[in-house]
Parts: sequence; structure tokens; C-alpha cells
Amino acid sequence: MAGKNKHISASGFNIINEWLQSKSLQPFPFQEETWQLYAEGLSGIVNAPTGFGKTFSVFLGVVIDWINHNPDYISRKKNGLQLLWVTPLRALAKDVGRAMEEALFELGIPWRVAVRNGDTTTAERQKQKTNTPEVLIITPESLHLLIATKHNKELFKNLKCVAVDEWHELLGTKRGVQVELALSYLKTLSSAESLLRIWGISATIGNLDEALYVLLGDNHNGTIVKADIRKEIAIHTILPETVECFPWAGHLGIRMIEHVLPVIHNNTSTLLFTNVRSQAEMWYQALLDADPDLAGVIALHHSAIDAEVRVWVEEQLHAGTLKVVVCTASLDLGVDFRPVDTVIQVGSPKGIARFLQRAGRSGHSPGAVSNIYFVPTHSLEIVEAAALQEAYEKQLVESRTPVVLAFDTLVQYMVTRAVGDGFVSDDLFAEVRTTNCYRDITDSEWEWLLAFITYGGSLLREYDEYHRVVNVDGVYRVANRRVAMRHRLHIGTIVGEALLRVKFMSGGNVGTIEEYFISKLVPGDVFVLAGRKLELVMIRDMVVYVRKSNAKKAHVPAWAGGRMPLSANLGSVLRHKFQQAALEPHTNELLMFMQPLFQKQQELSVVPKEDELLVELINTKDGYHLFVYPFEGRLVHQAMASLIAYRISQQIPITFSIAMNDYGFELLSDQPIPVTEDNIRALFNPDGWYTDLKRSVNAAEMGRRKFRDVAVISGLVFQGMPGAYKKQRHLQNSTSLIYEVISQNEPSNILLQQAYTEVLAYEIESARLYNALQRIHEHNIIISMPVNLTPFCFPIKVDSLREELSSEKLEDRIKRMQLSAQKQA
DNA sequence: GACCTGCTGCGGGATG
Repeated sequence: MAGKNKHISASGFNIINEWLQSKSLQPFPFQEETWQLYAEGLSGIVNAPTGFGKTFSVFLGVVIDWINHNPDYISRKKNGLQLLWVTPLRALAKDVGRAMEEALFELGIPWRVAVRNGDTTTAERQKQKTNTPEVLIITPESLHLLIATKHNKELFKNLKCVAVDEWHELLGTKRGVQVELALSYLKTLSSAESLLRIWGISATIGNLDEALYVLLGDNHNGTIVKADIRKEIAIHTILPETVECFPWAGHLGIRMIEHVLPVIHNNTSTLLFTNVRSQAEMWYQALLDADPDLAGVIALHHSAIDAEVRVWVEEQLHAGTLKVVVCTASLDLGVDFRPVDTVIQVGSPKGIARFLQRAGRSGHSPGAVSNIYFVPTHSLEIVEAAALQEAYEKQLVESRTPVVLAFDTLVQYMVTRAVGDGFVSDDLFAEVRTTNCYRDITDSEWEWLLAFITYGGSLLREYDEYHRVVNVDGVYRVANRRVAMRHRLHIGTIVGEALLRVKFMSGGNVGTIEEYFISKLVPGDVFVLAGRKLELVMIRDMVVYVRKSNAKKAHVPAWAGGRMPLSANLGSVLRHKFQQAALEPHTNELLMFMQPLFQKQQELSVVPKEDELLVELINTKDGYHLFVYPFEGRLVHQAMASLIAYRISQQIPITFSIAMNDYGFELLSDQPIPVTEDNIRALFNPDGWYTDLKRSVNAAEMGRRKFRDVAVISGLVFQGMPGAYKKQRHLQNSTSLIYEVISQNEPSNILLQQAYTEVLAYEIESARLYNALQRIHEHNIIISMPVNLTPFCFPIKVDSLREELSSEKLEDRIKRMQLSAQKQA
């Protein structure tokens, strides 16, 4: 290595590779020519599989390039801030910073690397102010907080480069919009001769070109540096003995535990991913019950577990003292420095990108293959295993759709700038329009937003708390210190659920639980959290006090999270696999295994081909059922079910109950459903879909809930000071009130409209719904009339039963129904 | 406020 030499003569390419090898990291996966991109002062996106030193190649690449061009940077005491390293995660910032500083030290560069995020103490912040580090690792939120400080231009004036880590994670979220906005500002601060350089670091996504465009905005030339290697992934499917003994419905997969244990035993370290937090708690307990020897080497990791406990788990994983960690998406990111040798995915990963990302958590050493075991939780999911294999071979990775015209985020940012050094309207307007997000914002929208932050717009004029910004001599500023303080506390775009902290009576945090779940329990009740049985003692000031319990039975908490629909890409491959199962099953081992089930489906009904939509009409004692299988994910199915129900009800008076899963949906009625060969195509016709959709779904009610997020982000309602959060009920009430006032008096309100737009985009996935209707329009629609429930409709039917029955009864009922269906055919 | 299986992520500075 270069040691303490003050002059770096070797090419950055060699330096990086030497350095990576000395750390036993993967060699730099790019050609020496691509290295020149750093040296030429360009911007762009770096894309390589995990574990290939992307972080350090970018970091050392840009740093060494400057040093080579400006050797006196090394000797100078004060260079000012040179590089901003934006990362969506706090957790590993300190580790990354230390590693960067160490790398610089070994190269003889005495630069300082500092971290600034919510964990940074006031003293550390002060130190950064007087003694500016050359490199600052920061979250998007903290970056906006910096922009909300006085004289921030001073801090950024020497900035040469901004690197955005995990850009694929930020793209498609409002946190990504925050990055776009911050970059548009920082670009204006850099002088003409040294254009600010921007590097994004991204995993593979379907729209890398778009990701680049969004990152750079409209006045930059950029390039995509793509590693010419493909991470080898071995996908193993864990199968039951026969498909006949496997349940047709269910999502837990606990019965596969005997097949999973050998995988854990045959490997040194394993990550076991579940889709849901309660499922992780159950798997943790079930694994311990099945193999008590795992005690001490098994751990649990999900977002409701106390942060300190999670850090401990990550450290133990790193140190190699843990054999298996049961986790949710909480370990999707940030375990780069904590590789394992095996990954197990229980249940559908719902998307190809997520599956490959998780697979990549294993096999980090050079040349190693990533091993992922897929554990299906019900029969049809075995087809997903085949689909995932094909999707991997064809690299059908999903795209991330960038957020556009998020006015709530813009309102927040405008106040942020006003809290900082203030802004001139025309200048900020021009600046904001260089971003992809606000490229199409109109003059009148901008005027509306200005009015909104200065006097609350036409509706809230009388309330002083909405007069946040004042215009003094053409400069918009926040003059009131309390307003400024309150704004800083509310910077960010993540709006969470009402959480209560769970603490032992003796002290010590366990984790968090939702108001909704805990309100159903009374003192003395026992529930599970972080793998422990806890007795509820009392609830005081949003804290749940508990003590350890040895009770046999315990409630497993439910957390209300996202609905994670099956992705369009995976749905499409899945349809293909069903066709293959019908036409050429012998080409695939998994499909051969599934044959008995497909035969059953074929006997009772039809196995649809790729260009067919299957509709099943079934009569049972529950009533008249209509089942449809578009394989478009549960959100689209919910909307499509409402749409079809509405269209049928236009023909005759009829009411339905609706059920759906990721594969299809059900309409159930107590009268015969008038669907025939003659009218079926009209029911799915894309013409007039939007009008009918708006009449069939309760957009106003959905908008009301979405409006809460918009209201919080734009500063219409306040969540309270940290540590003294308002009860969610209060927040909901005040939001509801504002929603009523606005929707009745100012229906064109931009923030209200945004709530509706977001419902369409994210709750209904309307673009995808439209594409699905278009696709179906070109397909054959096959109506089948089975005499009994089919393997296809079974999981959907079970879903609709859940409401009526307790879980134990449900399990019995499933067995009975499955038995009866199997006999009938 | 409703979901009932339902992920993840963030977070004070200016003044005395």
C-alpha cells in the first residue's frame, strides 16, 4: 500500500484493488477503462452485485481522483466538506465511516470522516461545525436538517461530490424525492468550473437508466458503470413428501420445519426470512420447540424489536456466534458486513428483486455461490418456486417507479429552505423544476404552495399556526423561532403507525407494539414479543409495562404493515409457469411434482394458459361464487373485484362480498351471478374502466386515510414533540377534521388531490389495473363450472372464511373442505 | 380509523 507517502502515483484502479484484496473483499469488478470515469470527473450510477466493494470503489475512486489532481489537499489543514455520503440507514453509518477513515489513513490521507444523523449527539454536531470533516455520512432527513440551518451555504461551498448509497431503495419513495431536492440545491452552490459530481450506488433494478436520470436531474451528463459479472445463485426448493399431503391454503409454513432444520444444521450461519413479523415470532418459537439445542444460537430480528437488541443480534451474527437468525425485511439491507452462508425464504417473496436481494445476503466470499432455500407455505406456491428460477435466469428484476409531484414533500422543503437562509420565489421555482419529481409543476401550483406556507391558503387564513413563512423584501423566511423549531422536528416523509414501547417493570426495553393490538388485552394477559413471553402489567403514558411469564399460551401480536402485493413481473412468469404445467410439465421437476394437483384442477375445472383468463362459477351451501385468476397481486384484485361487482350490479340488483389473494379474487352472492359467455367480455372491458372504478371503490374513504400522511408531511398537523407523541387517535381526529373542512370547502386543494392520486397509484395500483384489463381484453376468457371448490379457488375461499371463525376451527375446516374437494373429483 | 397475515425506513438549532 501507499503507506504514509504524501504522493499517490499509482492509478486509482490499482490502489482500489490492492486495498480491497488486503481486506479480503471482492476485487473491483470493473475494467480499468471504466475507472477513468471517476478520474474524468463524471457523474453516474454504479451497479454491481452485493459484496463486490461498490462502496469503496466509489469512495476511493472519487477521493483518489481529487488527490491526484490537487496534491495539496493532503497537506492542507482545512479543506472543508468535500464529499457527502447519503445513506438511507443509520445503523451501519459508524462502521462505514470508520472503515473509510481507515482506508484513507492507509493511503496517507489525513481526512476526517464524520457521521450525522439522529444518533449524533449535540456535542458531535457542534464539533462538526467548528471543525468541518472532509467526508460526511448522512441520511436524507439529516441532510434536509442541514439545509434548514443558518449559513448552510458556507458548509457546502467546497463540496465536490455527493454519493447516494442504496439509490434503488430511495428511488420510488418520498425519501428519494428529498434526495432529488437536496441535490438540486447543492448543484446551485457549486461553482461553474467544478460541477458537483453525483454518484449513485444501486443494486440491479429494471429501470437503471431512469434511476440515473432521476438522480442527476435535467442538467447533467451521466454514465452507468455496470459490473460485467453475474452473482451465481443456487435456488433450492424445500418440498413436502407429496403434494397431496400439503395444504391447499395457509401462509405460515410451520409444518415444513422438519425439512428446514437439516438446512440449518448443515450450514454454519443462516438467515431465515419471513414476510410478516408475527410469522417470525412463531417460527422462532417453533424452531426452538423442535430443536431445543438451538437455544443460545438462534435469534430474532424485526422492526418491532428494540434497536439495541437488534444491534446485538447483528454483532453476534458478524462474530459468528449465531447459527440462525429469524427475520423480516429488517435484514434486507445493511448486512453487507455480516455475510452468512445460507438464506431461507419462507413463503412467497412477492417479487424477483426482493428474492435475489435476499439470496445475495449469502455467499459473500470471492467466487462463492449464493444459496437460497425457498419454503412454500401452500401447494400453489410450489409453482412460484419454478417461476423464481426462471425469473432469475432471465433477470426479470422489477423497476422502481419514481415519485412525481409530491406536493406535501415540496411544501415541507419550501419551509425547510425558509428556515435556512430563506429563498427567492423565482429562483427556487427554477431550481425545483430541474428535478424529475417537479419537472411538470405549473405556475399556478407553485403560487398555491407559496400561499399555503405563508398564510395557510384560502381556508386556514385565520389560524396563525399556518402562517409559517413571511416574505420580507422578496425573500421568504421563517421569522418565528418556535415555527422553525417545530419544523425541524417534523422533517421527514415517513409517517408511522401508533406504537407503544414495551418495557420490563425492572427496566429494559423489549420493543414496540401497536395500540390496536394491545388495546384488546387486559392486565394479566400474556403475549409474545422478541421471542419472549410477556405478561401485561399496565399501560402508562404510551408505555406498556410487562414482566416475564411462563404461561403455556400466549397471544402473538399483529402489526399492521404494508400489503406487499405480488409484483407484476413475478405474476407474469407465474402465468407462464401455469401454462407450462398444463402443456409440458415434464420439462420441469417442480411442475412434475405438482402434477396430482394440476390433474385435480383439470378434472374439476381448467388450468389456464398464458393467454387465457379463467373464471370459475361454483355453487356451494355458502352461496354463489365467482372466482377469477389474473395473478396481478391483491391490491389490483381488490379493485378489479369492486369494478366487476359494480358492472354486474348495473345489470341486475345484486350484492356481493369480496375476497382476494395475490392470485385471484372471489365475488360471493346469495343469488345466482348472471355471468355468461355473452356478457363476460363486457365485464372486463377496459373502456370506461376509470369512471366505473371511481363509482365502485370508496375513494373518499381511502383518501381520508391517505390524507393523514400528506397532512403530516406538509406540516398541516403536528405529531408532537419526540418522546411525547400524541395518541394516534388524536392525530387521526385532527386530520379527519381538516379533511372534512377541505373536502367540503376546497375540493381542488392540491394536497387533497394528492391524497386521491396516491390512493390510485399505491392503494389501487391503477396503472397496473389498467394494464391488466388491456391484457385480459386480448386474451380468451374461459368460464368453467366446477362441482366443487378447486385447488385454485381454495386459498381465496379460506381467506374469506377467516373473519367468521377462530384460527383453530379454521384449520379443521380447511382439512374437511380439502378432503371433500379431493373426494368429489 | 380500519385492517385482521401483512415489510422497511427517519427525526433541534440558535442564543445567553
